[in-house]
Amino acid sequence: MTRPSEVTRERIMKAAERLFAERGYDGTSVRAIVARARVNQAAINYHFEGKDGLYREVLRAAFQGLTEHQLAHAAEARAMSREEALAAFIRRQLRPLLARDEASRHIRIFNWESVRPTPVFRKLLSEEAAPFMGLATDLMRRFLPDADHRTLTVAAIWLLGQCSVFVRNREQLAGPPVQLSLEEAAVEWLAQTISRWTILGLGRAAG
Amino acid sequence: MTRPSEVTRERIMKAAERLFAERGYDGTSVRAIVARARVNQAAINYHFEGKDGLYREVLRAAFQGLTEHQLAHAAEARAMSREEALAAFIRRQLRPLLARDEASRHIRIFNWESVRPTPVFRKLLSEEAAPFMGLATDLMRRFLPDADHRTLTVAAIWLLGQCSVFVRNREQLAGPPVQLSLEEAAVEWLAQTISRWTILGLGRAAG
DNA sequence: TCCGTTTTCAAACTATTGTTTGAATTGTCC
DNA sequence: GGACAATTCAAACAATAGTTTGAAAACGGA
Repeated sequence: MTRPSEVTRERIMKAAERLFAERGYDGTSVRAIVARARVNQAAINYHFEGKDGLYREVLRAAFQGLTEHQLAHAAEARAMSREEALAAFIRRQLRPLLARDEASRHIRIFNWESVRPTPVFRKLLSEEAAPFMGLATDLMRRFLPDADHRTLTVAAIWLLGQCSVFVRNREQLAGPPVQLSLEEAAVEWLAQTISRWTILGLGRAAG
Repeated sequence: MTRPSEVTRERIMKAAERLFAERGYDGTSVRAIVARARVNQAAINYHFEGKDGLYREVLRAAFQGLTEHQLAHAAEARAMSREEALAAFIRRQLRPLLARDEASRHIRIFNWESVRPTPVFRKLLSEEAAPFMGLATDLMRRFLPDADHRTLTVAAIWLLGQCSVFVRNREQLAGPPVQLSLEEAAVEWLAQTISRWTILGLGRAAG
């Protein structure tokens, strides 16, 4: 593995991640990618054996980055009260509302996949979703200590849904008729509101 | 307007609705539509002035059907207790988990749009979303009588998010590792669980 | 039945897609 | 520096996309 080839490979990955996040797999052409990465057409086939291969790599990187991003906070979450930990989790999930950083793009890529999962994604999910879901269910267990496995799983999905609806529909919610503000203070208020409702909701639920 | 032309027009609409719901706008070719509708290639351009025009019609019909589907229950909802009304609303939102009927397809079409809204959809949404969102906010007002407009709007979106995450990810949730059952009893249990958590969550929230 | 309109049809057209090609260039190691 | 592999490049390829075309068929009112 030589150095210069790694450069173009990285440029392709970077450009592809942004475009896949913005327009999805079908909406992104290899010509758009190579134009953005400023590399040659054939580079994608040379380095990734085609668009599919490139997408698989982007997906893997996104999944890895996202789980690491959450696992990094798993330790400190255990030191918090369950309410603080939940609020922190929700705040992290709402992050794409504010930032257009890497983690936000990763979440957006998975949003695309949630509508019509590609085979690549399905495989990846069944293999690597466990640790991420485990974080959410662990969190739920602190509120529902007596709940069975099914209830905990549903609670974890329920929690994710409360956040993802805002992330997913960001563009629409920002415009009329909702006009949801996406400034830092407003998002913080949103995170706290969702946290409060969620905590209350789980408060006395027997499961 | 003669009769036979209406027939092919309706066949195209029906086939297009199913395919758009299943594969989205980009994933559906006009050739696939005409094959399913068993009409000629040029029929779409003749009757709808192109794929865009057809999609706009499908979208309008879907939106209209969906709001009517909810508005039809608005009257009886007012006769229920707020808890019953909420449970009924949630049960209705979870309907696509069980049925593959028309309403389910309409919801799926909007799921596609929520990732990358087409201009057609944006326009339609800003014009006709008000009554549907009004239903949800009215429901929330019964739990949060003192809340301001912003809080009510957020609460309505929050409510929708709790349901849509299950509908949207139906396929994935049905498989491993979650293995969520999609039988009638299981979905009913799911609806009741979500209802309970939501009611508790809003229970003492000051807004 | 006849005429004018509406509707259907097979075929071709243009644009864009992902991929392949083979030569030219660059880099690496002896 | 020279030989070999790795990489880049412009161009072309095959497949598919949405749309257009012009003739044929079906229809409806006289």
